[in-house]
Amino acid sequence: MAAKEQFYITTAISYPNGAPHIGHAYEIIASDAVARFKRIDGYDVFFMTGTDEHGLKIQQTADRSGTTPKALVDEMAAKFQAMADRMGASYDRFIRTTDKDHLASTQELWRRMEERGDIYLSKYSGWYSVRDEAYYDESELTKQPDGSWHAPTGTPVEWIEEESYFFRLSAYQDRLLDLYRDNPGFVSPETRRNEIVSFVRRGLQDLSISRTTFNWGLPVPGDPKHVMYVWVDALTNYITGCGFPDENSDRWHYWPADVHIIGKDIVRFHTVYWPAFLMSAGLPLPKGVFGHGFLFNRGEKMSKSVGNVIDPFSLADTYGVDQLRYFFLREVPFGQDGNYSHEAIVNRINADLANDLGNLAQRSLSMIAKNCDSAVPLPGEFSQADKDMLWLADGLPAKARAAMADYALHTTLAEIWAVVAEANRYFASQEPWKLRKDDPARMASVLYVTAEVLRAVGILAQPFVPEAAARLLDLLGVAPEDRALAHVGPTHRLVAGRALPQPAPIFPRYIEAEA
RNA sequence: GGCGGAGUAGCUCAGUUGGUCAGAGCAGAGGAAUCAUAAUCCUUGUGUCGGGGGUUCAAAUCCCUCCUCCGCUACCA
Repeated sequence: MAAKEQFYITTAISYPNGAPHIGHAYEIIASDAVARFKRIDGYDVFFMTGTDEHGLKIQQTADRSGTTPKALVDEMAAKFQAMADRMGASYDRFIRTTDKDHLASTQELWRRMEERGDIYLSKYSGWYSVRDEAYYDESELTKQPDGSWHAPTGTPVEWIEEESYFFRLSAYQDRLLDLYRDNPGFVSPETRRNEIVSFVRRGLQDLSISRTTFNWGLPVPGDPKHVMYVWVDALTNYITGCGFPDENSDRWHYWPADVHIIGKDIVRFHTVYWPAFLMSAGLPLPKGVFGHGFLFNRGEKMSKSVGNVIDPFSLADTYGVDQLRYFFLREVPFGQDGNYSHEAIVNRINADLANDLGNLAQRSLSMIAKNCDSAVPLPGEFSQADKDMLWLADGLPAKARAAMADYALHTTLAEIWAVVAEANRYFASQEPWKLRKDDPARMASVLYVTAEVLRAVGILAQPFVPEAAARLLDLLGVAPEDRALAHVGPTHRLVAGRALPQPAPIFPRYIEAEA
């Protein structure tokens, strides 16, 4: 048997300078859905998420809190991991840039870029605020009455020059443009690709990649008074996870990644810096980078001052994890910005999950339980309506694969639920409750076909609503090893006569609490 | 300013290479049914397809122009 095709997917690693918010939850939920989809499509999947723990801001936050950076990130990373777990994320590794193996990996990447001649020592200059320990762009500054300049934070700035290592990013302009031209799928969605191409066409400056003004970071090989700055450290996590630089690692074969799922705000770093670093180090490039959009609370960006910050844990508690996952993935076209509101979430939960799918399962399975001896009914000759219905369900894997190839998660769900809607129409038009008296054999066929549709829907829904889909497949008596996309269709039909468990609701309606 | 994207029913949006393309879902209205989680099914839209001009036998779909909104325009991530 041939080795399984492999699929490596990552989220961005989160900067744990504050509690995980809905954006983090959204990214990991979407990535998890892709990872789970690939698994049930037979791929050997490696799915990684984690935290990016170095840098000035962490150090500052730790200082302010009277703790150490390490203690701070230990606490915060645990929260991010707990959030990933709460969202049902099936990650294979939760990586932290403070993990031991990440130091070796990052330093080796640095050495290789250095060997290539792409790293040189020079001076980084700019307007610096000693109090903020940060540089500001001239456009951000405001002139004071006394003629001095202040940062946006109100602190005074001075022009200083700092020794820094630079990466010769300017040398990679043409190779990057070739990359975008030859691999149109490297950056998606399309609109992000346009932006990046136009950005790189304008020309690239070399990149400052080390700092001496703080020390919470990974030391530069051979010059430990420098720490590696930001992106060299952070981006390298993707190869650290594959065992780099140990090419004999049992995970090295996963590299290059199939896709990095990231927010649209960091597309540039992943599609300009990262491929340039990898080219410099002589390593294969990831096959794709997908920049998703942001979620807004009733059209407003979430912010502490507006007071609309919503904690993902409490959302999961309120609505249920599957419900939350379904809402995010169905309501928002993946790649675009989207809105959420209590009303919209409740509407989706009740209309799509409870009414359309949950109730269809309940009404058909309870008829089977009452009238078919709690066993898979024995179908007779399929009518044209039966065949049409089954044909639609059997076609779902192909449609889903096509949509998922472009990470069109919302389209995939729309396809699945279109079959659910058709199944409700089929069920209503066949009127099995009447057949129960007039033609029990025909009723058995209708219930069988409906159960078969539910089996297909249950299998397809697993990546999106894993717990509820599992419950549905349990109710249909589908064995855990029979839940792959390949099992949808005529070759693995439900076996008539097999005993089924007592039906139970899979998606309760959301009832508003009394005010 | 430059580059790019978008403006289609109350809401969210589909509409490949121009010719049943004027649509879907939700919301609203009316009706049917009663197996089911008061769920389901059926019927129901006089929309200037942002404005104007042009090309064509034919344009939401191509060209020009104008209006509005949005994204990007480098070292906080």
